Amino acid sequence: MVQKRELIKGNSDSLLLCLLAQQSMYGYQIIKELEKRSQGYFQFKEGTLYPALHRLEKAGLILGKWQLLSNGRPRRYYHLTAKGHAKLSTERVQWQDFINAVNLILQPAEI
Amino acid sequence: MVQKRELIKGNSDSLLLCLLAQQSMYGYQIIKELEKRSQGYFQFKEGTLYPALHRLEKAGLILGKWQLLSNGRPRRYYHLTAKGHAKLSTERVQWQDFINAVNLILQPAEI
DNA sequence: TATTATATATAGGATAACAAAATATTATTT
DNA sequence: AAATAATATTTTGTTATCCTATATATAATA
Repeated sequence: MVQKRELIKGNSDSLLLCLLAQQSMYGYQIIKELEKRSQGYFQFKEGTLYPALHRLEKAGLILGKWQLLSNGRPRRYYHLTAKGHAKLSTERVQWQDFINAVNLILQPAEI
Repeated sequence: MVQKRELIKGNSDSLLLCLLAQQSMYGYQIIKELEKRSQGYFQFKEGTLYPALHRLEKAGLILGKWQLLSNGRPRRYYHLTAKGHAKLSTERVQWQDFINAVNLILQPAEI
């Protein structure tokens, strides 16, 4: 699978919202889940993920809550807000529209 | 059609290479063609297109040649180089891989 | 005459991705 | 016991690229 980093730009927020819509997760878990579910394609860096989470939280799309593990170690679990759910619906449509538009260029319809 | 500007990031070069692979074009024509072929979705701004063309030319992927119209007005026509053709092939594969990876997240397989 | 369409170029600002390092705890290996 | 790897979050600095806006200039149209 050939990777191209630039393609992720503008899509990472949608991916995060989608993951958190299915299940509350913490940062490190998100990185591992994205890698696993995409069969190794997505390998989010810390410098990408954590600022993105803070951005989404600031925008009110997700909400993070510290939770203490039994060993005393803290984790920050994020879950989607109602606003986040609404945003995700919009982004799914936008993603499909975008793919359609790109495909019109990359694979022009032949007669 | 709902637009989301960030999605274009990292994809504009592929679109340009693809267009020029089919036909040599000049900047203004490219803007109009992208809009037409994508049914209005892509509306490249000058500040996006011309720097992109210069970037691609500097990278040896396209080559521009000034042509004087009968009215004395100059236009810069770009065509794809051999290196550009090779790059386009790679980018087509990368684009498909990327879509597949995103879809694995956005539309997880149900049993 | 004024506006719109055609045609290219570039400066400046914003966003977001990456690399890398800092910090700290737990688990595993040597 | 010591070293390393894995877990977990944060932040700083760099880079790329997309947009806004402006500048310039000619041709066509109202």
